[in-house]
Formats: sequence, C-alpha cells, structure tokens
Amino acid sequence: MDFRVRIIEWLAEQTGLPQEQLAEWLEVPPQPELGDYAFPCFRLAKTMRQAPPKIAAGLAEKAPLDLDWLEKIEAVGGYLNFFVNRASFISRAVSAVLHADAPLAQSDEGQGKNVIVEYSSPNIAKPFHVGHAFTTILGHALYKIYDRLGYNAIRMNHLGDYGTQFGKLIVAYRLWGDEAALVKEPIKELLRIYVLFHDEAKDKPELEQQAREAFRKLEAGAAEEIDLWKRFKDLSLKAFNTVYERLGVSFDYFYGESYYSDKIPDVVKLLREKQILTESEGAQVVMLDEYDLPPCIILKSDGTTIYASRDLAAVLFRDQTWSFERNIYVVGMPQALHFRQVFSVLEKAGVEAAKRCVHVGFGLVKFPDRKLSTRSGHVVFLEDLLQESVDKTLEIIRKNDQLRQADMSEAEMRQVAEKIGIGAIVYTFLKNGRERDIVFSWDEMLDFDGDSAPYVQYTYARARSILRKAGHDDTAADAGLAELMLLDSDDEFALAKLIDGFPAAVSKAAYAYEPYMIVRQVTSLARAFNKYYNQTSILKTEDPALRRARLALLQAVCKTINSGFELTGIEVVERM
RNA sequence: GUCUCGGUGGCCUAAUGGAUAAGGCAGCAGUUUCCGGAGCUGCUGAUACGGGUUCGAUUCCUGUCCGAGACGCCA
Repeated sequence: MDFRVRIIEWLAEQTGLPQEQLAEWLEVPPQPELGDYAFPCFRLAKTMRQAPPKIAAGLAEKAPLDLDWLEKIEAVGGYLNFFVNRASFISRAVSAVLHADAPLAQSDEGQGKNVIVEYSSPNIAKPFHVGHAFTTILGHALYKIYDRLGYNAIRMNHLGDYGTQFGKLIVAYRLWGDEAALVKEPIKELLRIYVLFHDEAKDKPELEQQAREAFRKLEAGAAEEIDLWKRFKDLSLKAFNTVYERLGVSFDYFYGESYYSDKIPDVVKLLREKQILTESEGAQVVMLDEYDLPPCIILKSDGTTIYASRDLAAVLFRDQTWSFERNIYVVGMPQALHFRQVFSVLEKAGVEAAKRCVHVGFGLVKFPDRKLSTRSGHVVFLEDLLQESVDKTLEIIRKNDQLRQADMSEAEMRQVAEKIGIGAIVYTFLKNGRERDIVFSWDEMLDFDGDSAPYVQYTYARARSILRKAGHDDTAADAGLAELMLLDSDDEFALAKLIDGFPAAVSKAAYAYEPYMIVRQVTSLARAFNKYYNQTSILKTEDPALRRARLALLQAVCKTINSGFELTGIEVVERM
C-alpha cells in the first residue's frame, strides 16, 4: 500500500481535481513535526474564492479519522498536513524491502526501449587523466540507473581514434619511436613522441605537412599507416582497460570516430537533398540562423571531414540500428554549443531522431594553480589518483586493525582498501550537481569524513557487524508484519521514510540525469542510521519480538544502501 | 564584443514559486568500563547588489558587478 497514493485519492474525492495534478502538488514538509505529507492549498484559493487557511481548515474537518493508517490531519496556515500511523508506515516500508525479489527501485517503465549512453570516450594515445574520470563515472552511473529502470541500456565508448593527431603520431613514431618502450608503457611512449613532435614542429613546419599527408594516407586506406594506427589503438585500449576494470566499468561497443568515417558521404548526401548545405569561405556548412546558432561546418575547405560530420553520422547510424528511445551524450559542458549545432542540423534536415538526443554536460576538473594540458604533461593520471586513495585507505585499515585487534588477513585488507579507496573517488564525482566545476584538491578527494563513500561504507559495515553478532539470517525475513508494528520511534520512522523514498530518488535521478540524487538519499539514510544505533542498543533489546523487528529494520537499511551504491558503481564492504 | 552557465555562513555544496533556507568541511564544547570513535551530541554562522512579477522569490523577468566556459575549418 502506498500512503501517498491513498492521500491523493482522498484529496481527489474532496476537491474534484485530477490525481496527476494533486500528485504534483502533494509535498513532504520540511520538518517532520509538521507532518508526513502536506498539501498546500494556495493554488486553490483563486478557483474556490477562499483564503488558503480556510480551505485547509475545511478539508481537515472532513478528515476520515476512522482509517487505521492515518493518524490525523491538521490545518496549519494554508497547509493541510497529514500524519500517517507510524507503526503501520514503518512495518510496510521495511517489509516491502525485505520481501522484494527484484533489485530495489527496479521498474518495467523502460521495457523494450533502447537507451544509448555515450561516455568516457578517451582519445587514443593520450593519458587517461582525472578529466576523463567525470564522464566515465557519471556515464557509468547513468547506464546503471537506466538499466535498473528496465531500459535496454547500451554503453557506447566513442573513442577519439581519428583525426590529424594520428598523422602526427605516425610521423613522430617513424622519427623517434622506441619499440621496446611502446610495448612496455604504450601511453607514456606515445605521449612522449607526441610532445616531442610539437616541440620539433615549432622549428620545422614541414612536420605538420607530413602529418597531414600521413592522415590523408590513413583515411585513404594505406596499409602501412593503417597498421601503425591499429597498433596505437590496440595498445591504448589495453591500457585504458586496466582503469576501467578498477572502476568496474565496461562497454557494449567501442565505436570510435573512425567507425563513422565511411558513413559521412551519406550525411552529405542527405544535407544536399534537403538543400541546406551551403558553401562558405570554401567550406561546406549548414547555416543555423533560425536557431540563433553559428553555422555548423560539415566539410572543411580541403574536403575532409570534421567531428561534427562524424557526430551526425553517428546519430543516423544509431537510430537505424537501435531506434533509440534516447541517445545520451555524457560530454563536458564546453561542448554544449557543438551538440546544439549537431542536433539543430538534424532537426533542420527533418531527422526526427534529433528530438531524442540529449547532451548531458558536466563541469570541468580544474586545478587551482596550473592548467590541465596534455601537451605540457601537466596532468594527474586517474590511475595515480586511484592508487593514492587506495594506499591511504590501506594505511587507515591497518591502523584500525591493530587498534581493534580485528585480525583481518592481508588479502582482505587489500581487497577492502581497493573498494573504499576507489569508492571515495567515485563518490566525489557524483555527490553534487554534474554541471558544477570541480576544483581538484588532493585533500578534498581523499577526505574520508562526512559526506563521503567511506562514511556510508562504514555505516554499512557497522550495521552488518550487528547483524552478524545477532546471528541474523539474511535470507529469511525473520520478523513478521505484526512484529514490525512494534517499531514506532522517531529514529525508526525517519529510517523508514528514507528507505521508502529510495525508488522515487532513483527515478528522479534518471529523469534529471543526476546520480547525486541517489547518492544524497543513501547518505541521508546512512546518517540517520548512525544516529539511531548510537543511541539505541539493538543487540540488547529486551523484548525478543522488538529485537527481531529492529534487526529486520537494519537489514532493510543495508539492502537500500547497497542497492543505491550499486547504481553509482561503488561497492560496500562487510568489514573495514 | 556576442552567447551560455554560475554567485547561498570562513570553505564546498543542496533546496517542482511555498512553512523556521538543508548537509558536509574547518572552528569551539562534549562524548569510549556499554552492538567498531572513518562515529555520535551540542554551539557559532549564509541567499552578490538594485529594480520588477506574485498572497509568497534562493528559485521567474530585468539591470549592475564578479567568476568560468564557448564563439567556422581541433575534438
């Protein structure tokens, strides 16, 4: 039973307003003392020609107080406040979670619908730095969320594996490449010659010309150039995979930019047919004045393609292949204009799929002192950040292990440190609205207090520890509904509300492409639980029925935390 | 110059146009013979500035100031 739905039904009866409308207006009061649900009557004032407080008072008088699940209805100011029966609410919320056989918040709303999530998309031959962490972590979370909602979510890694930069690499490798170094540390070696190329090119402009020629040959299908390019690509992918594995990230397709190379003539043909392709300063462009946007270049003046044309080809290809419900681009905010242009070109060409494409932007990872730049080599490698975090975690675990004489094995400590260290990093990228810039700071990234993954993981581990000590059986829901009705304290009620609100948080997160909404829900739950067990002794509960009920509540808390973290790519641990 | 975002306590962040603006960090004061102190309790402290719309504005419109980003042959 859904208390919210019942209240909406009742309100619909009383006011004659449609349920959808009421559902939108019904809210949760800012303070629990005010009630559990609240209906603001201000909007009714005009049509009912009454002051809001009067409307609220009138509705309160009609309250059906004979219901067992409803405690009381109060009119306060212009609000109609509903108080549900706590024991009833708590028992149903806990029971629902424990008896669910599907993952929490799972739904079938996405049944049979394809959603493409394009994310990570690193450039081949360039280091995987902290800037790539954002798209990788955010994209992965969005994939998990849509997957949970029943969509057929497709993970797409749009590799940066094409363009003049590869001409540069080919030329550089022929001049200065070190085969042994390439095998040993491919990214470092490729970066080395790439930087070297730019240094040398300052004095020898003919290098740039050679690079363009090499890329032209690559595009034309010259065997030697293709072999080298493939080699660079394979080695880079191998290196990226170690980071992906650590983050628990994987993909369904690695269709990089090169994949769309031969599909671009069709794009040009389409735009010509629609007569929207015009020549400007030697280049082929689509004018977008009616959208208040600058022109979008489709073919450069030398006739070669550009990233916009590849993105256009990708949309057409994806829609033909998957008839996507939504095509999501998890790409940084600086490229917002580019995507508006691409989507607008498609719309102008009458491609209906354009409306189902969405750019999910995110902020920049900035450094307080220096600028992030691949060429200068001033980057923080994601691998190093992860390792630093794991190392710090391991140190803390070691210290605690001695302090508590917990006797964890070396292997277990390492395993746990990996999950917590990685989780801490993932959490910092997902805890706030995605469009915020992140100013990189080691201190903040490695702060394990307060709002952080380790805080939540710690809470989870504590709860699991209590369940273990109680000899609680996870597989069976020990307490029945009658026993769960014994739970009615403020803290228990607060926990039940947070557990109950979890599915709503998931769907809101999906709708807004904002995983932080889930992260916050889970963190609030962890905080509420910390507060609870710090002042209520679970194991020492005298009444055996109440004790069982409390253990069941703990289990529901654990299940919800675990379920929420699963959606973000963070793992929980039994001990830490 | 044009456009797009953003400006919330010392710092980082949250709040479908609604009630006393929420959380974390830092600071201060407590807290461990009792389920694990990466914890818990308490205190201090904020909507850049001026107009406007509204019964009601952190939220919407407008102007100013400040910051970031984007602005045709890179991605």
